[in-house]
Amino acid sequence: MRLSKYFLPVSKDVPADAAIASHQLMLRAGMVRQNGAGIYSWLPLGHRVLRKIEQIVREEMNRAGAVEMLMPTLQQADLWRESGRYDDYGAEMLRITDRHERDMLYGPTNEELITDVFRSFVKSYRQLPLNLYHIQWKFRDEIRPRFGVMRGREFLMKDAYSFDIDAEAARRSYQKMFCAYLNAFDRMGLTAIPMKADPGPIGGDLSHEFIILADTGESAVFCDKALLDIPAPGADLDFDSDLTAEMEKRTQYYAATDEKHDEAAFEALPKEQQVAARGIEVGHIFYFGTKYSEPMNASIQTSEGDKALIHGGSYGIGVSRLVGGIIEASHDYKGIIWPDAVAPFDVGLISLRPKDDAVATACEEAYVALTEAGLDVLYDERDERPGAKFATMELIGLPWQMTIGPKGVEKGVVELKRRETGETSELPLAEALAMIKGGR
RNA sequence: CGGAGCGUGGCGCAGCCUGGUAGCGCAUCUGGUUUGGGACCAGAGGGUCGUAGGUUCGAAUCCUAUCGCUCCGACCA
Repeated sequence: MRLSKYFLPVSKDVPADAAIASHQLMLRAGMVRQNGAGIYSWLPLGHRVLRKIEQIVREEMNRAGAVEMLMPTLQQADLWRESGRYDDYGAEMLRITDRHERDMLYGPTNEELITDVFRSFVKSYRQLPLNLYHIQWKFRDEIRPRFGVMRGREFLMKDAYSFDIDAEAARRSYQKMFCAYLNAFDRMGLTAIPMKADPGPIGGDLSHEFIILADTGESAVFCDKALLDIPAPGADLDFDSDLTAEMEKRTQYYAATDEKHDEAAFEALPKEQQVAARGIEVGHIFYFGTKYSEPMNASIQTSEGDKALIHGGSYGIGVSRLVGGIIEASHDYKGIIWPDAVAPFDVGLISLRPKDDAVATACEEAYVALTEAGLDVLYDERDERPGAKFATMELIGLPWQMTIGPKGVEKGVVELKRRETGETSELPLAEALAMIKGGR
């Protein structure tokens, strides 16, 4: 992509309304435009990141055996009356009346809808286990939206729903999601710590929030330092195997948000193992048993021919929140530092002298070579001052920056800089390309 | 919803107290000089001062209402 043909409205000024780094940087880097309290337009650069994160989530869900579909944003109130939540949900649910005076709502979540789909088609235990998910916009009429996209009213969420014959089978479904989440966050360059969460009316130990540490996180969190160093299960995890051990690798250590915090248990840890920090919730999974299948009569036939209510779980990842969350976890005074996997472009290519024919030729050559190597390149060929170009590239935080100027052309080299470390080297184009490919 | 604050060119702000018909920086446009870290000179365009009433000869400024946004608290991916 040539910057002169792209839409990247960056700004030097820090917007007055943005209180935290990620929000400021997203506005300055031209990623989003606020259209109302907690409502945002995703500009091209922000949209790219959103899609990258979405794709990682999708791939990891699929790997764990979940099946993608898409449910509507608007729902009929009647389904919610069946589950009893139409009255329970409260003011956070945006209620709408259509032209025929029918009660509608903008979906804050989809348990009712998916349960309705499930009960219409699934009749036998043979069709289980089943995990259906979608990645769709949600609306929750937050009392106080804040922190940019991290607490917006409209947000993109991946929500998955598992259906099982009994509690034991549901536990296995839960474990799959637990591991899939670790892999997904790991691919985004995040260390997400599963923390015990309020299990709701069912009880038990099957509810976890996935928390990333960041100074501006909304809640105080406490955990054992060991949790920061456990590697993710990885792509070769067999999701059909028993995942209990994989889960217990983490759950054996202390980890809790402030609501669930047990000061005594935490203090029992060696001092150097205690981590007290702030965290951002980027995912939440829970098992809720027959909470929806009972009122909505979602049952299947067992192998004995009996009718049994299905046991459900739901699993959410805040896709749009992650954009802000990743920036909170990875930025410096110059701007964003994207982890490779979610960066909007892989390389920023800077021409120091667009009007110099030799430089222009070398840049075009590099642009073609990088693009043909399968890299997303943002090519700044505008006739601007170098300082401004560098500042823009550092602000938007691409993993690699390739700079080509008269001196380099003379020597037959390009300058390659890693955003994360600031490490710079001068080397021939082919070697630079190899370094980028190797570093991903 | 309780508390605090803010709405003035695209962005950041001053002016308001003490009414007299709008200004600064950045950005934008034109011309020129520049170009290895956010340039300089000269010129130009752009604002019904959130909206609606009211007071006044006269309102960005005073009064009332209303809408919007931000921050602190109770709730949440």
